[in-house]
Amino acid sequence: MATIKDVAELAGVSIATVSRVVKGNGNVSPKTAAKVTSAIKQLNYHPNALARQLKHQCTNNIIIIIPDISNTFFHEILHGIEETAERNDMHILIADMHNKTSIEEYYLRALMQKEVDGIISFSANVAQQLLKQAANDFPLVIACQYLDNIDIPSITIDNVAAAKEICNHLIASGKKNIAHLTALPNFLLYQDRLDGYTASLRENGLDFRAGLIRYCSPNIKSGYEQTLSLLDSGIYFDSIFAAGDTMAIGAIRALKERGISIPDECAVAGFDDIEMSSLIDPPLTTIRQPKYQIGCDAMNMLISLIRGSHIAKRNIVAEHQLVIRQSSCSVN
Amino acid sequence: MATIKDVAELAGVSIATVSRVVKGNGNVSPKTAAKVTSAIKQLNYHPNALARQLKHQCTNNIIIIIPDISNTFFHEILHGIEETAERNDMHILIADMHNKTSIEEYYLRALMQKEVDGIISFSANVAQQLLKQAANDFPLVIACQYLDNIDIPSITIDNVAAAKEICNHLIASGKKNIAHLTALPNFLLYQDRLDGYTASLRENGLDFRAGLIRYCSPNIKSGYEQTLSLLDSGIYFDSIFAAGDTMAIGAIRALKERGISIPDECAVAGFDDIEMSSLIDPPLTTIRQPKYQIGCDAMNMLISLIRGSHIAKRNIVAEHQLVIRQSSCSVN
DNA sequence: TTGTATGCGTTATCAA
DNA sequence: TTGATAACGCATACAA
Repeated sequence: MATIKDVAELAGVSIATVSRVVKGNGNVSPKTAAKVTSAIKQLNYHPNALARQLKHQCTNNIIIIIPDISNTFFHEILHGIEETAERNDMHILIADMHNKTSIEEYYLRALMQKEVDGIISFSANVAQQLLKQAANDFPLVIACQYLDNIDIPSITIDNVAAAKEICNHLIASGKKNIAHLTALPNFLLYQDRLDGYTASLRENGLDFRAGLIRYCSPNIKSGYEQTLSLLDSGIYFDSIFAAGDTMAIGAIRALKERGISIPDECAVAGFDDIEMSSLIDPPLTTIRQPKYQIGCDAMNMLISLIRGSHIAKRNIVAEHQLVIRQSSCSVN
Repeated sequence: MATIKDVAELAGVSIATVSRVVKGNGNVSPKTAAKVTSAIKQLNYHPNALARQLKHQCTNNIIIIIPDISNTFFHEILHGIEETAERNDMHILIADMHNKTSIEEYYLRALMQKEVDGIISFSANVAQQLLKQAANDFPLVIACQYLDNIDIPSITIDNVAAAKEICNHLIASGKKNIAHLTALPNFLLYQDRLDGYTASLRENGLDFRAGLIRYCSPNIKSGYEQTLSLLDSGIYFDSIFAAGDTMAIGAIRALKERGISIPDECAVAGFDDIEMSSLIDPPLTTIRQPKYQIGCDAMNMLISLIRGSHIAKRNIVAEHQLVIRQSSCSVN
């Protein structure tokens, strides 16, 4: 690999001059510029990005940590992030955890080692100590996820309120036995949705029954399996609130397979409003998150942190919306 | 930000010693090691990755360029890549082009500037000159995509043969008027699938009719729209071969909406076997690519390139498989 | 307009 | 076991 020194030698100039030509804006006479350019071509020279970044103390790269890239929930958010990044000359790289926390930890460390300028994480499943430490000294935004009692810049919807709202809707439709599919309780967001569920039951004078709660992995397959297991358990339920659309879609599949009519015998509600939810049969009632906007806001927040500008709100709460479709209402 | 120098100063040792304790394996007396460790804690020191990488001339990071991350076709491939990378202590970062070639170009440049150790690209939609130049001097693998007359390490299935096979299947099922949904012809892979389609017609003594070819973007929406437009055109067809499952799923939606029975009035076949294809109604006949294996092979190839080891085959052709489901056969 | 020289934060070689 | 010092490849302040 040719370096700036080789180019300088071949062109018969100093490395400073080469540097100026490469940058473009420098004051260089056309004649020497030509010599240098020719040498660059001849040697097939490419400036070393690491050296340049070390000098500049910034990379213009930012990393997005995604729990699972195959969850379509993140795709629209990514678009918001990408477009905002592009407007600010930052480059987005996605780190797919496929649900391994070791990966989150690795990139948090990369951030602290200045390998990238900032991180937006959609996970928060790593030692809180590490997260706090990273957020304290480096540009880090937690999105659609958060932690209690730690002041880290974040953006999320109000999961408790949203879950309560969708359960209230099921109850208003005449359902009194709502099963709940949720995921790993170490994510606070699932805890919140569970809290919204219990709050709704309580406010409507219904009893909480532990037998109606099932823990899944947040994907179609697991939602399907847990619903079957619920059906086999013999516990009666007339509706399912899944804490994620993927789980809800799995539930619908299981119900259809068993010949249970939706929503009459069993209504289904999800959470997130992923693309597939409006396409399946029956279309899924769910909570819509303003995904694109969340992406934009998260990225703008991160850019402010990187630039050291003042941040108006360190913890943004985005607006959600109840989307009612046929999986919960036959007349719609 | 504290540097190694600050730590050395505070601990009262040289930077060499600090470097040794940070690395861990060095020969350092327990006493000084303790002093250094304490200084590191006190200053909250993190070694600078860029400096280290500049020194080592490698980053252990590799970038995967994906045309569109919301295309589920790539997710299983990514798993293969990720797991192979992990076994080799490499770290995967995904660059989502969302179909903008400028992004592909940017990261190809990053590769040439040694910002990353290697790239696997699922696109090849940038100036061929640039691609050739990058592949010539740097570790680069093109996957599920390729270019004519350029010797770049690659892995792909035989798209012509696969397309021919699936069209033969439609014809064998009694269909004689196959419409074809394809995408941007600047991707050679769509050209290949079109070639397979025409070859199949020819070999079965059927005429090629330009009116039956429709160009889409490779997604559900566009497949849906082009199918509607085809239906409105009045041209008769009894089956659709889409060059991608997403387009095929859009086609199914359009047909169902118009009350056309699948497969009797119109059969549908896709390409890729994405997850959704087995879940929709009716399940989609398609070509399965060995996605996970492609990911593993691509990554192994890249690692060989990075390590400078010999590569047995520079152009791997992976095995495909025809998957027949109800969208093309009512009795199945 | 051009060149010299220093520093960015490491690692590693060589002496001590 | 430790320290001084030379790279790694580039950018830039300053001098010429």
